[in-house]
Amino acid sequence: MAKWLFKSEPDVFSFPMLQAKGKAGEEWTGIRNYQARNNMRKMQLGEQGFFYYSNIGKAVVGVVEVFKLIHPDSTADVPAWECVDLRAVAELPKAVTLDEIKLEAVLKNMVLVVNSRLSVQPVTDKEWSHICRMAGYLP
DNA sequence: GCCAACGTTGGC
DNA sequence: GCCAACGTTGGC
Repeated sequence: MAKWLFKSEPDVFSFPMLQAKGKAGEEWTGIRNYQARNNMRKMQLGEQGFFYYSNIGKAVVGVVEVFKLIHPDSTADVPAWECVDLRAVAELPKAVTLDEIKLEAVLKNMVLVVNSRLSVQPVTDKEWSHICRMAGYLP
């Protein structure tokens, strides 16, 4: 199964806000970038991703899971925009900051580092397990 | 708050 | 189809 990373500004939508939604989860609305949308189109049920705080925080803070496949974004004014639904799986025992990620040779090619503007991005298995280890997260 | 990087728009 | 102008994102 593929792994992903979702960015959010914590003052707009934080990880605790997603946790508060519980099993009902939340639509990942507002994505207005084709690359990001195309990544969401590839997602399968049950696939997991990191929840990343951009701008404020700049750290991976949680793990989420896709539980509804791509569908029209209810907040979009044109049909081109679609989204998946996510629910919280777990908060990371320790947040992993962008600074820490940049110090790791294994992670130097992460999309997060190389293309900082893409808001929904793939994460390799290697990157995933490395960050989980840094976070003290052992599923 | 600034600005680099990237994406989109629209005139030609 | 090119590219200049503009808008947005996000790290610093």
